[in-house]
Amino acid sequence: MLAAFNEIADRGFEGLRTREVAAEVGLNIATLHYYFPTKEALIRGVVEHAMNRFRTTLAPHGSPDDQLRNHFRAVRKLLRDEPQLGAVMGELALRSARDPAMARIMRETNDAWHRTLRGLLRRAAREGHLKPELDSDDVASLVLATLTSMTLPTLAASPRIDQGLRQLERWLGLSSN
Amino acid sequence: MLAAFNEIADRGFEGLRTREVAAEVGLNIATLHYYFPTKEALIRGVVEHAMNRFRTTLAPHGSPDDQLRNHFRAVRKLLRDEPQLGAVMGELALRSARDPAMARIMRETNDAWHRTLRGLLRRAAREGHLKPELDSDDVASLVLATLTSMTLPTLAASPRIDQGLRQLERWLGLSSN
Amino acid sequence: MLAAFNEIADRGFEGLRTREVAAEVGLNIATLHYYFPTKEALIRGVVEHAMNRFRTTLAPHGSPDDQLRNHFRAVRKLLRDEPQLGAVMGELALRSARDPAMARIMRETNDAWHRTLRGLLRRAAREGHLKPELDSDDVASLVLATLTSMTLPTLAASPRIDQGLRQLERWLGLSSN
Amino acid sequence: MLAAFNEIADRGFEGLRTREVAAEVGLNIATLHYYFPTKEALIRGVVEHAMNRFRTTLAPHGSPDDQLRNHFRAVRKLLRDEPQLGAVMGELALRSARDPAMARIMRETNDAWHRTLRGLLRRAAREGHLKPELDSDDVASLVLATLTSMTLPTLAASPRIDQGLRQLERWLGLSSN
DNA sequence: AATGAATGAGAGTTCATTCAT
DNA sequence: AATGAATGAACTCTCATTCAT
Repeated sequence: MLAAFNEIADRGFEGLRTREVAAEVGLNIATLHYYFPTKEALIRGVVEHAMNRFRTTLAPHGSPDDQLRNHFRAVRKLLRDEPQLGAVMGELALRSARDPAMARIMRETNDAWHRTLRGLLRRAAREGHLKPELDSDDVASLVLATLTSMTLPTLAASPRIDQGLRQLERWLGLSSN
Repeated sequence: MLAAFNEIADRGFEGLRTREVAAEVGLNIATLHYYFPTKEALIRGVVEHAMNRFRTTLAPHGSPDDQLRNHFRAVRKLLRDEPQLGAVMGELALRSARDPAMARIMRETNDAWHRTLRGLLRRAAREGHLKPELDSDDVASLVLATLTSMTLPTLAASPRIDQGLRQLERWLGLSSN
Repeated sequence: MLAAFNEIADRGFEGLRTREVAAEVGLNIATLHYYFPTKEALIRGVVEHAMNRFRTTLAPHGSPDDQLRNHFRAVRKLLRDEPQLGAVMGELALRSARDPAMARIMRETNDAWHRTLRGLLRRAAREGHLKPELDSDDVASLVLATLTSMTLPTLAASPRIDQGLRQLERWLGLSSN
Repeated sequence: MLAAFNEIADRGFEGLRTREVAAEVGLNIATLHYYFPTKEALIRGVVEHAMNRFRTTLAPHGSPDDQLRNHFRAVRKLLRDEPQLGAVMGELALRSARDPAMARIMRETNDAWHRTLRGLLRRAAREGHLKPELDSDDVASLVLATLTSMTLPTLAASPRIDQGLRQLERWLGLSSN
């Protein structure tokens, strides 16, 4: 399943070949089918893994004050250290346009993420670490959009992504640190 | 070529079948090959079309003052009216991770877009329509990221994209209209 | 037709493409079909040409005495100057195994050739230029086989073909000159 | 592989169809591809088989005296009993004109054959079974050419080939038997 | 739990031929 | 006499899946 994950990251859904996956882990294709009856089942496994990886790593933790800042950093770090995860998330996002099940998963993940961000923004505002006039709902959306865009290889590779994030932090009043 | 474009939008590169494309326009596959010798050639045609469509529609024009606002609106409108273009751009973005030629095209397009945005921001600031303390380079990057994220169906479909854009306009001081 | 001839010589029947032939003479394929309704018709044209070329060039002429020697030289020269003719003859010979029409043509050509050789041998023997104890029929067959083998690229390219011919001339008592 | 061999013999390289080969042995084309990944691989298999068949059958063995005579007979017998082998060898010979790998194989085979013939001729001469004044190198070449020409269906089918061989034996002084 | 072998369905591509002009 | 466009049929090759062991 990890092999399939890497394969999707490297070649996209377009280039995912069960034989390749099996070979990568030294298994016979028939044996792979023993564990994942169909290609779709294998993909489901990959999706689960990717989502898990994404959620657990990005769940904000640590001291309540600079959770927001930390969260930003965590996203950057994750996509930098594991660019494959970004690639796979991008593939899944595109897939969700034509796969209702996938769409549901993505929507739920995004909703949860949005709620988390909004909560953080609200608490930060309440504790005076953030400009109070901001509508936390709208800002959360903007932040979400910005972070999501990092998924795309076109932007992820360019240094501009850092500029964008910096500006975002500046506007939020987080850049002091 | 338009048929191929739609096919990619609907099924992704993964699901692009020359036979399907040919059938859609009532042509024999051999005839399709008469015009596009290989599948790759057909894809190149689609890329050219998509890029053209993207660039021409988004090239800001009109009165100098609210070009920026108009540009935002144009992007929103384009992706709303032609969701396929968004889907295809997403596919191309993902492809650029494994196709150097594609990467070059995307990079150039993004660079041009970034320059355009930065120029607009600068002029707007000079004419007093924008907060002057902003670094136009960074802001342009943030705007680019936000607009790019709209490409992804996950976000494009949700109403949150509007919230994000609105917040962006507010920060820029453009929300008066 | 000459283009087709060269094409067969270069790529064999296996690699003969009407489009290629048409392109070589700057014609549209449809135009080629105007003159040669089918590929088979084109091939028939090539066969006719090749056979003609073979027969006319090899028809012994000159002084009656050393016609035989001259004939040997002519074959060598022909295959050296126009290796394509050898290649095409080889292709035709192979084709004759599965194409009765082709087989007939080859048989007739060979028969005529054999008669010619036998006639030459007889006259040479009568005039004392050849060992008289030889059976002209058998010798003609051997000569024919040797000369035919030169058609094959495997042998045609090697210098051994000359050794073989030389030995043949020696046995015939022709090597004095 | 044997099926492919026969197919080439019957229809030439020109008419070799993987589907046909698969059907002939009751296999799915995919299964054929399981064993021979490409058509070229299948052809290589056929070449190997043909060459092996040729070499092993023609390797002279038995008592040292009439090996030469036996060798002649073996060639005749082989081509008479297995005309397919002749056809395939002819195809290979033609192919060698445009396929360097094939050319190498043919050259090596011919060289080995020539060496064998020359060795036999020398020993035969030494033992007094052959006219001593003959240049074994040249004679070997002539013999090789004659035997090779038998490959071609045009000659193989005609009774003249026997005349040629007989004459050759006579000249060599082998016709006693 | 594992595998070599087999397969149906389909992919992109090629090619001689034909059609309309 | 010539051509661009079109096509049916066929080709090699691929791939997820299944079968027998």
